[in-house]
Amino acid sequence: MSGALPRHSDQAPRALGTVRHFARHQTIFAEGDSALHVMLVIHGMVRSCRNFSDGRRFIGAFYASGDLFGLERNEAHISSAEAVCDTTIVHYPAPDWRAPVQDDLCTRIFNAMMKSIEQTSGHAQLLGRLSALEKLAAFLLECSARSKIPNLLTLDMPRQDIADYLGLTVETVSRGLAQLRRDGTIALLSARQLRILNLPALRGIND
Amino acid sequence: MSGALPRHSDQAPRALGTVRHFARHQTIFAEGDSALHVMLVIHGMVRSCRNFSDGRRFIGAFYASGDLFGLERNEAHISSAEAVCDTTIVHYPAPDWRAPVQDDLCTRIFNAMMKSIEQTSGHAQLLGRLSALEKLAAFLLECSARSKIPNLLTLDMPRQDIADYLGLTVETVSRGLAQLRRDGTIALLSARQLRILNLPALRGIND
DNA sequence: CGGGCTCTTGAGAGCTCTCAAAATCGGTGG
DNA sequence: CCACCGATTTTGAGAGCTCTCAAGAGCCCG
Repeated sequence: MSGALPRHSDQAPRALGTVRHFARHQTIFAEGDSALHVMLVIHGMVRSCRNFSDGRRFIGAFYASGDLFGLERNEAHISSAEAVCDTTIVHYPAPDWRAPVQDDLCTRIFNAMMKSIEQTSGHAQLLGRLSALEKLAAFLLECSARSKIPNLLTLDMPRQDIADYLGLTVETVSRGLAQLRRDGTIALLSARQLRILNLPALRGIND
Repeated sequence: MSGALPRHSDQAPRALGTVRHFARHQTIFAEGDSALHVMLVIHGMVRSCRNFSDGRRFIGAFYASGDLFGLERNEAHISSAEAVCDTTIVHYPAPDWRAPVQDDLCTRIFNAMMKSIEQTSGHAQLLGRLSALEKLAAFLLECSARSKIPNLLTLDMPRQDIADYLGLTVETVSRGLAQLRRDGTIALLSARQLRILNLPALRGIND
């Protein structure tokens, strides 16, 4: 771990970092930018957001004075950060996640937590911005990624669980699967087993 | 940090932990249970969920073979975990977050990440299970918690940002605020400033 | 005073939910 | 092996909520 954070950020948050100002609407970092810094809001407000190709936008969080943001597991930022109003932040060099000792306990748990943040954040985007059919497609692709046989899925959970995971009702889940079947995108071997017939089409549902 | 995780969990994940079996539908831990262990799924599937008083349920994640779960910032689990089907897990003693050195870099970042997980997870629940008015009420309470003057809110962001944060449209946000105003729950001093007139009522919208 | 942006309000369409019932599946006992 | 039972899943019809489209009102700034 090569980076450093101040030891007493409440008392002297600016001591070891660089102070920066951003005007209203200014971009602090964009999706894909390398994640070299961890940032602390001193004054103002920051929004963390993702823009989709179809014009939809998703805001994952607002950060106000005292909030830390910009931590990433990988080298690139997964979402952009923009100043909502005139904002002052301090940024510190980001810790290096590819730590010297690969099996270090710290690193191991860090990775589990980072993965959890990414997954939860992705789940929130799904819940906030997708239609029922889009949610279902995303869910099937998620299952597919876990499955050993790529195009053959076994759903361990009942429809009610899928519904509660996607923020839908059982009936809507069922209707969605029926529609995908009618479209020839999937084939239902049984209620809990299905085959993906047209992977590009399934992917295409969410662009 | 008093806990330990195996150094080579892929090769011998059971070495330093305790193996446990759970039958279908069995509860692994419930909301509020003390978070004493970190768990790794060996075989089967686990769902992490919250049950609401009105019968609604929210599933935050499914964990399959190889997934780690049960990490918590505080002493109590924030959601319950249940076996979707017959499942085998290994559990390890949880790291002690109230680490010996309070200002340890590791601990400092852990806390920021844990907070982020909790917030994102709460956001996902909001997006997945609440109606427009409930989302808006939750958002105002969130802002209120940040505000210095408890009942007087200044919204730094435009309606579009609120909409993109809550998974709604600008119009629905506007209509929601209008409804709260009609109900006498809030008063709009200007578009960006409002006063909470009836805090219990605002809280009551989400039980 | 004018122009652009933000916010509000209205009307209608569309999507998802609710309620209800039929169909299918899985397990159990005869 | 078959019949039965409960749980799960599917399907249908209608209601309700949120979105879309459109227009008007309010506000800031030049």
